[in-house]
Amino acid sequence: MNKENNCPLHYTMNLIGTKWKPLLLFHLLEGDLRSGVLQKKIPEISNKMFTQTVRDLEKDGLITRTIFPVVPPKVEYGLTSRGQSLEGILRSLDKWGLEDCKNS
Amino acid sequence: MNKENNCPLHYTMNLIGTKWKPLLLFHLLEGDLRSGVLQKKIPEISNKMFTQTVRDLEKDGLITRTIFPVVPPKVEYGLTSRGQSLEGILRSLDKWGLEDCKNS
DNA sequence: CCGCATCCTAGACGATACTG
DNA sequence: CAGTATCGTCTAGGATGCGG
Repeated sequence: MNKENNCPLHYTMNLIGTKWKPLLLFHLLEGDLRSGVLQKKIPEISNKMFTQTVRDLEKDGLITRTIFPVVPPKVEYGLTSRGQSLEGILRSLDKWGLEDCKNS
Repeated sequence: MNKENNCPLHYTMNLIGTKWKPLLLFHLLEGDLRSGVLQKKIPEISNKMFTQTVRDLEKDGLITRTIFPVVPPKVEYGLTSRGQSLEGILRSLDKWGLEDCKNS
């Protein structure tokens, strides 16, 4: 478990509970994506936050980052099995948001 | 839907994606709780954040706040139906954290 | 018992400009 | 095309103490 907290729920939130992480992961559920393509799926994200978030996710072992040594540069992102295991949560979050809108 | 964003997932995260909100909601799944009791379920939370978070949740219609006009003061919190509808998500987050710990 | 007010810090987030 | 660097803002969050 983690250091400061012994609650599984909190532990999960510490991993994916930021503004952009769930969104990035969600889009990768459909399959691996080039950096530019992934970023364009979320037009509102700044370049900085994209890179930073993606690096965090890689560090935590939720996504992979593959660099192709070609010109122009090519980088692809994909889910690890650990990242893939979040699918249920991500789809629940998406679905709930959808449902909730209809009722408000 | 919300203003700045047209993504359901993001919409949900905006509602419950803070440090303490999911935790508070999770504990209320078991039933209504007095303020002090609820707060003691999360020893690490500061008094300020407890009040602030609970007010946010009330404002968003996820929990109810009932004041009993007695001395000493008594306040109870409980889930609204909208809050209750988050149960699936909350339990998923908890369950995932539990599973993930075992594998790491 | 419950909550409010205040002061404070860390870091999340954004805009812009620049490199291989 | 992909990522870095820098600078700036804003808010989440914490510590402490007061008041009904």
